Amino acid sequence: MKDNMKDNMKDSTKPRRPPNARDVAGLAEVSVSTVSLVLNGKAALRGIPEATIQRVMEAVERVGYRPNAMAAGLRRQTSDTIGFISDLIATTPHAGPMIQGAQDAAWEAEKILIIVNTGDDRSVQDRAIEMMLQRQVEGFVYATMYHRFVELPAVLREIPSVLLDCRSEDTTFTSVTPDEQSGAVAATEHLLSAGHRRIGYLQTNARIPAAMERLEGFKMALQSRGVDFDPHLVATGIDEFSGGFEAASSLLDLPTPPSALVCFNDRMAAGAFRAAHRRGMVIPRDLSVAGFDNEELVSLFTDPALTTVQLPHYEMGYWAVTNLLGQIAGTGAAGIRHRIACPLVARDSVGPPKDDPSSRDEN
Amino acid sequence: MKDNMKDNMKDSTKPRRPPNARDVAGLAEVSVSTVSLVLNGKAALRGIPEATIQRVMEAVERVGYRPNAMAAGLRRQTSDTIGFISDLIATTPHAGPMIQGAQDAAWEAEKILIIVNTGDDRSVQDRAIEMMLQRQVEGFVYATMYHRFVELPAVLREIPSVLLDCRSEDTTFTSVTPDEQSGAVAATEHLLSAGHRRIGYLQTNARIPAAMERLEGFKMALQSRGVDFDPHLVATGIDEFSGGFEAASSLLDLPTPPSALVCFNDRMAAGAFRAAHRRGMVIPRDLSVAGFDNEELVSLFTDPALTTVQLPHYEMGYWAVTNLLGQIAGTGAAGIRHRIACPLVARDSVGPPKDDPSSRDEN
DNA sequence: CCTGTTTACTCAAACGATTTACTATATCGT
DNA sequence: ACGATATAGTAAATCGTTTGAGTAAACAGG
Repeated sequence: MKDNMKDNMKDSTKPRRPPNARDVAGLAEVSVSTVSLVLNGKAALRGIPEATIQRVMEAVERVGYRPNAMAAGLRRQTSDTIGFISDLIATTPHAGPMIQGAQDAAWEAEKILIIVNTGDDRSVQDRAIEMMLQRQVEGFVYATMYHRFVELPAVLREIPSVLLDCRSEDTTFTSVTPDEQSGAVAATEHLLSAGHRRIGYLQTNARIPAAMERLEGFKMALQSRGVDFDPHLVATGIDEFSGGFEAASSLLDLPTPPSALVCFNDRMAAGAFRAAHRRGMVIPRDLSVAGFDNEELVSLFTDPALTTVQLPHYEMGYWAVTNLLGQIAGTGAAGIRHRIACPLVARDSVGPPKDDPSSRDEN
Repeated sequence: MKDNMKDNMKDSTKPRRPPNARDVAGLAEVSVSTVSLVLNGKAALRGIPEATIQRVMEAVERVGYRPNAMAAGLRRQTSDTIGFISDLIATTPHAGPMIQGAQDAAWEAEKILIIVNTGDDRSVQDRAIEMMLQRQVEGFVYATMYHRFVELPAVLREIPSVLLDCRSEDTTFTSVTPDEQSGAVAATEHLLSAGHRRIGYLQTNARIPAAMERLEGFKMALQSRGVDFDPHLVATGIDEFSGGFEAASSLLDLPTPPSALVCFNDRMAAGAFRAAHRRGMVIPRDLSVAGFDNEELVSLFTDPALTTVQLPHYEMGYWAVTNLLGQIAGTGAAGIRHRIACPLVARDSVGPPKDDPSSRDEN
């Protein structure tokens, strides 16, 4: 009676603490140790009979028990958490899949991601890293929205880290980036195979690895087919629609204009479309165009749809976390530089050159 | 000597445990209690002199101490973490700013976000929520990439939750959505002010709140200016470029076509551009067009640039977390339905009607 | 009956903080 | 000189798990 009253008092007064392992143990009439053992699948190893396991499971169900991950983590000295630092990915349209890839890889390993977008602000970044370390993240993914070189905060050296879509001078970091060069090779070869020999290149004026490597791929592809690279066919502008428009205009106004263009990115390619249209040219009849990035909207709005090269964002995100988990588990190596292929997405902006001298030779 | 040896052994054998409060206390020659007091700014209240505070801080610096958030959280029974469940936001281009807004609000309150993209998979969602609850999240933001009705898992009722860009039949949940209706009113009034009286509407065939509310706003704006709503001027299609193209085509082929179009979204508006161009019409001379969503790339590629209505993604994300934090702190109310205004972004796709009868009256 | 092994658990010490209650010394008013 | 008050701390309990070491009971073998 007295007990009963006390219980009732307790029930109504308590701020309703969520059930813990002790509650489960009480109900199942075992010790908390046993509960823990059962819940962690170590019951078999310790010779705990099926009947007891059942009792525990029922009790778990009955009280609605949910293990407290902080307590477990504290004891186990793990957090099952990885930190994802990015400059601006969440706000950048086509980089979102990186997060998805990272998340999927983490998910499969029962880890979760804590993501902070620093907006490229150093102090935010440093505080974010500090917060994550306090939360005992097991590793970092350091991601940028486009392939570039970064200066890394020194703390990243303390725990496993991988660079996603960026690189550092410090080669002890693992990094994963698009294989820009082979992507550009693919695009260029696609044009070469269509019969083009006089191919222009629309280059960005940004001094980033992507710029160098794509141009390099362009040159390599030409060379492998025995076509001379002509520097006059490279026009430079900002890597947006307007830059593409201007750069393409300058090439199309040449005495002998190119019959095809490889563009640093889709936006520039879209600018090239406009430049061609303004001159009464029809794509791909009068000009073939290949882009880079495979931005959904660009290919939706270019008419005909733009042939382009896809950046492997999802795959990079996935690879980054997979490698990171390897490092954390001690089974994977750090310091490797991984490149992921950029597949060509062939659509309708590429055709044979209008006056195709090679078609007589090669067809 | 023996001690020394043992210490050395320890030093070289130990897997290098990160420094904890005890280490700091030892160096500063105080108790761990004091260290905690100092680090939590409670030193003043407890009359701990400046000199001791200094000693502790120096020791913290010296050993590179970083408080373990899991241990603190366990003791304090808080995680300073909020869960962010979304269907597909990370992969949807224009919804990214929601995450940024949510993050910024969380950041200001020293909370961190754990984000999971469920890809609209129920089982992933349920597991994600379970994981988050185990990690003691203090509340949930449940977000969708476009404004729609959702069926919520029952567990969300257990702890504070807010719906971001979606709504539930259960009105005990706080929700924040775009004020679609007033956005459509703004766009329509913009056209009316330019002199248009015969305005078409390109509607999506998706049965979502955004569809109803935008159309409703369109009607309201007409009515408030005394213009009769003509159902024949509403054409329906899928909410993509192609749907816009087709729907606009059908309206433009009417015996007396509209002089302006309000479109469910920017993609349909872009389709309308193409339909107009195909008919030799020039925008905005022959047709004015207003969109909805303000997708960056669309406005970049439409020529002239598209006048549209912006969705307040960032603001919604920010508001959602702010309200959630209020609920968590017990100071904020739940169950409120908040709408955020959608500002008009006037660009160049709207002009006066070609043959403007009202310009004689009103100008 | 005694010893050794297996079975089926339990005990209690961690993990690393926070916080309440307590103590020891110094200072002050009377 | 005495009790009261302020000063400057500390000890120990606690949060909810995990886990290595331990143990009681049952059983087998001799």
